[in-house]
Formats: sequence, C-alpha cells, structure tokens
Amino acid sequence: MNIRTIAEMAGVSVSTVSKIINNYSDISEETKNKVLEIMKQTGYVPSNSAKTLATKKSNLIGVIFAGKLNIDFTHPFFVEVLNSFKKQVGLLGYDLLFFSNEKFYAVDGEYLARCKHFQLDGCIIVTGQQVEPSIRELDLSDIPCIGVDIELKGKNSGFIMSDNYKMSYKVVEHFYLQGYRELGYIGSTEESEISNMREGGYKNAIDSFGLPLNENWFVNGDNFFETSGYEAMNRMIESGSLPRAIFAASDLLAIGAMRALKEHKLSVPQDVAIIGCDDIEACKYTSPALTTIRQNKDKIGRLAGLMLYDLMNSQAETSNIVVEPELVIRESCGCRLDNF
Amino acid sequence: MNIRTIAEMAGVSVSTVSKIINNYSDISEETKNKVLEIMKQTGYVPSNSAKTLATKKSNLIGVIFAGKLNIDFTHPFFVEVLNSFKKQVGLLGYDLLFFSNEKFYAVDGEYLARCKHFQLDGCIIVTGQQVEPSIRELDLSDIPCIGVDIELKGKNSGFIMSDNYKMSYKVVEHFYLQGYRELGYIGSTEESEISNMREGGYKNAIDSFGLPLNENWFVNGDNFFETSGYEAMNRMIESGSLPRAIFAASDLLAIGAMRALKEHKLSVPQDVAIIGCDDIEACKYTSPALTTIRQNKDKIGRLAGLMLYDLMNSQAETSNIVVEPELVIRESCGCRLDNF
DNA sequence: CTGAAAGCGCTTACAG
DNA sequence: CTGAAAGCGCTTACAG
Repeated sequence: MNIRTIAEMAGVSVSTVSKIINNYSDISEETKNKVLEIMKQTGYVPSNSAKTLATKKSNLIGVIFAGKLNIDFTHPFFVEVLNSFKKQVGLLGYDLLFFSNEKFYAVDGEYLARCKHFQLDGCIIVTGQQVEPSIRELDLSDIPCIGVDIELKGKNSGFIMSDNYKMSYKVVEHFYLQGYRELGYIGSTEESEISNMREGGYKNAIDSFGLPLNENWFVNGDNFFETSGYEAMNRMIESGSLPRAIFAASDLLAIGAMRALKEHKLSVPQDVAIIGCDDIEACKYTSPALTTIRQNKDKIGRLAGLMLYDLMNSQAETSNIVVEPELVIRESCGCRLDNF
Repeated sequence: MNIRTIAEMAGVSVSTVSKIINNYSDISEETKNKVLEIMKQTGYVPSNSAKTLATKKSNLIGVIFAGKLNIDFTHPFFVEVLNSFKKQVGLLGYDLLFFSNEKFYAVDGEYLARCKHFQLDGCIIVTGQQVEPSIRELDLSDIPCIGVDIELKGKNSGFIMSDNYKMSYKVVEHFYLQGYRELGYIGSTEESEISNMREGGYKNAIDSFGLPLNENWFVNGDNFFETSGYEAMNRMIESGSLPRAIFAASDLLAIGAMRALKEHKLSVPQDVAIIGCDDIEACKYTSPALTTIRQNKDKIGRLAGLMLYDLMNSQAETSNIVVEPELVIRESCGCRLDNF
C-alpha cells in the first residue's frame, strides 16, 4: 500500500495525493475528500523513510545520554526532565530516537555519525560526568542541539540548566536565618561541573554573609550516589571537626551523610542540619524527611523542547537559559524543630 | 555525500560499495580496503531512510507506554526494565523509537499506524492500567511485539512478567513462618490485571496454608501510588478490625499504608507487619525500612530483548515467560525485630 | 486546481 | 569478483 495505489484508486495523480497528505491548500474540496476517504478505508499510512529521503527531515529528535555509566533512564532528575521534554516536542509533532546500538559505540560514541545516519532534525543532550569528545563534535556540527546541565558552544546549540549559584545561595541564606554559622558542603567528584558550580556558589554565598569558611568542612565523593555521601561524611566526622549545617550536592549524597551521622549517634537536624539537592521521591520518606532544593524539571524539559524547536526552525539563535530553583522545606534543616 | 560519491571516488560501482557496507564476503580485499579507506576519510555515513525504504527494515524498535497517565519515564519499575532492554537490543544492533507525537494520539493512539509509518521491526509494550483498544490492534498485527506485564495474544507477540502468584505465595509463607495468621492485602484498582493476579495468588496461598480469609482485610486503592495506600489503610483502620500483617501490591501503596498506621499510633512491624512490592529506591530509606518483593527487572528487560529479537527474525514462535521474584527482607516485616 | 517526471540514497536480483 | 539497472515510496519544481 503506497501513495501510487491511493492515487490510482482515487483516479488522481500521485502529486495530488502528496499535497493532500501534507495539507496543501490548493486542492479542491471534492478531490480532497475523495482521497481522504480512500486513505481512511484502506488504512494507508505514508512511509516515513520515503519522506525523509525526499525531504532530508526525519521529524525525529535524538536523545543522548552522554558520559555513560549509571546515568540512563534510572536517573531521577533526567528522567523527569525527559518526560516533560517528550510531551513538549510531541505536541510539536516530533518523535524521539534513543541511541542504543552498541555497535556504533565501539568508536567513541560517534554521535554525529549516528545523527546523520538517521537524519535527525535535532538532539537533546543530557549528561553526567566526563563528557566524551564525540559530544563536542556533535555540538559544533550543524545539527541543532540543546544541552541540559551541559554547556554547549556550537552556533546551532543552546543549553539550559538550573541556576546552580542561586541554589547554593538559597541554602546558605536558609541556614543563616536559623543561626547556623558553620557551614559544610558535600560534593560529587571534582570532574563534575555541576557539583563545582554548586560549591562555588556556596562559597560565594558564605562570603557574602560574612561567615567563616573552613576547608575541612568541604568534602567530595566519587559520584552523586548514596555511598559517596556516606563515605564523605565519615571522613568529615573522623577529621574531628564538624560544621553545624551541611549542603549536599544531591539528595542521595545527603541521605548517605545522614546514615553516617546516625551511625555516630549524631542527630539530624539537632546536631547537624542537612539540605540535599534534587527533590527525589525518597526525600519524603527518610527520617527526618529531607529538606532539599527542587529543580523545576518540568519547566526545564518544556523550555528545552521549545528552544530546540526554535533552533531547528531557525526561529532563534543560540540561547542559554537558567532556571530558578526552589527550596523545599521538610525536617532535616531544623527550621521546623518545634514539630518534632 | 552519498554512496555514489564514494563509488566514483573509489572507481568502483555503487553495488560494490553497498556490498562492502553490508559486509558481503564476495569482494576482493583490495577493493574493500580502498573503499573503506575513502569512507573513513570522507566521514561518509549511509542514510538509514534510504536503506529502510529499500529493505523494509528500519532497525528500529518502538517503545510504547500503553494506558497513559503517570506511567512514563518516571515509573520506577518500567524504567529499569527499559534500561536493560535497551542495552540488550543495543547489543543486537537496534535503536529505540519513542512515540511522542501527540498529533497521532488524537485518534486513540493509532499505534499500529505509527509502527507502519516508521516501518518498525518490532515493539516493546509496557503498560499500566486500562489498555487502549489500539494496543490490541497492534498486538494482532504482523509486527512482532513483546509485552511486559501485559498479556499479548497475537501470533507475532509474546509477553513476559514476574510470577505474580509466586510473589504472593512467598509473602504468605514469610508471614506464616513468623506466626502471623491474620493476613491483609492492599491492591490497586480492580482494573489492574497485575494487582488482581497478586491478590488471587495471595488468597490461594492463604488457602494453602489453611489460614482464615477475612474480606475486610482486603482493600483496593485507585492506583499504585502512595496516596492510594494511605487512603486504603485508613479505610481498613476505620472498619475497626486489623490484620496482623499486610501485603501491598506496590511499595508506594505500602509506604502510604505505613503513614496511615503511624498517624494512628500503630507501629510497623510491632502492630502490623508490612511487605511491599517492587523494591524501589525509597524502600531503603523509610523507617522502618520496607521489606518487599523484588522483581528481577534486569532479567526481564534482557529476556524481553532476546524474545523480541527471536520474533523479529522468526527464530521462535510466540512465547510467554514468567520470572521468579525474590523476597527482600528489611525491617517492616518484623522478622529482624531483635535488631531494633 | 491537477499531473508528469526527476530525484532522494540505498538494495537486490541478474548478468558477466 | 564486479557492475548496470530497476525499484523502494515519497516530494517538488514546473507546466498546463
């Protein structure tokens, strides 16, 4: 069943059917209805590959998880961003392609090659740590790309992330308002740009409030996961000196830190207050419930979709957007201690 | 840059280049190396749409979340299954296509039409409640499909799920071993096949162990989420009579139930023991930590990939597989009460 | 408002 | 071992 069959059945030309499929206006109502009727009866569906071949546009957007490892579908932050991104671009008429073909990964990803292979209209790149060089190649190509939590520099690229400095500022401010003056930080590996931005913002804010800055209270884990937080906290405890309040670069780091504190008979928030980052599901169920920074994942996803659309239809130049984060107060920061 | 350019540069025919791309054996080493070299230098990438058009195979697998609502990327179970599915089919040389184009959803999904449009080689269908009729149409088509947690009946379809009866049996057995004789159940809506299977298995097991069955201790929520568990538990509490132990059809239901119990000053597991289902991340962080049934998501995903592959390459007939679940003991079931 | 024809970039018998 | 040619199912100037 192809366009020719439909054309013959309707007694019109292939061009005419094509125009009807693509909603051209210069077709008589009569012809149009006749053809539409036949398409419906036969259950005809135009072939995307033929269309792509002819037009060089696939109506497909590539989704790339850069910086391998652990950071696939199970990553709580990206998964939610992706969810709203998917809805947004879906509304605009695009479907999503996920690279998974491992055969192509042999040669360092080869992302650009994959994109060309599928003639993707654009890409969204989400990322963890250690970005492969091949991402840079894609970034600089003429394929429109939007990065989430990764700074893209190409002239057909843009990126979006939460305001990581603001985040830290809000945390310091909240701690300050409660009288905490000795502030610590648990980050991910130093290779993580995101963690470093949060740390930088945190130190700046400490400085703005005129608080002392003690480097012993700043520790890094190997990644953003629970075990890293546990180990980092243990190291801080063993160093002999503890801050009154700690900001962790992720909720899992915070949860790990709480476990370490608990094991040392230290109470959260009475001995050490903790604020995490991400607002994952589990925050609500820890005890004490974890105060955290919520990124507006829904907004990030929607904006990413819209920015990419503009890029793909050259309705906009490169743009970089930063989204306001929000402090979600629960128990671990101590400001609701009366309720205990 | 296309196959003809490469052919001309190498001074061979298009057919020859095509054979080299596709690893045909009847090509001289010399020609092969010459062409390969040129392909490399030029950075030539074959077009997937042209290939698909010619071969009717896209090397793409469709991922379908049936039964809309809430059940997208953020669903903890499916997301992990998908993760391992992706790896498995990636190894086999396939990429993944996610339907998101909302324009097509206008007419009840039209899944089959979408598949044809992209000439997908196969589909994986994961599902929540209330499966759309259009899924059935796809199931019965000649496109190979594998269902996860959904029974597919088409002759080119298969499905895979955890052994939902066994799950319940293990829970009842565990409760029994601890001396609990009054067993309750919190399920999702009655429209959920999965919840009903678990309930059925649970009742059977209760029967096998010769325990009394009290219908008042069996309640259903509206879905698998926390609030449903909370409300269901409250209803059971208000009914005046409580079982000694409860199996909830999901971890979130269990967590909601624990919240309701806590609010009524009832302790878990001292007053009521609880076992959840899914082993989501949050189980570890609730207090008490939630004992649960872990589905082997990794195995389910890998098997789904392999089964689909066999179906797509007609190396196997329809097959239905059931995967052994595992009891993960933490605190909420009470068997480690000594440790408290 | 409609149609004939070239072209998009591959694959695949088939011939040699 | 290699190549000429038809065909996959669309779109797009262009002519009328």
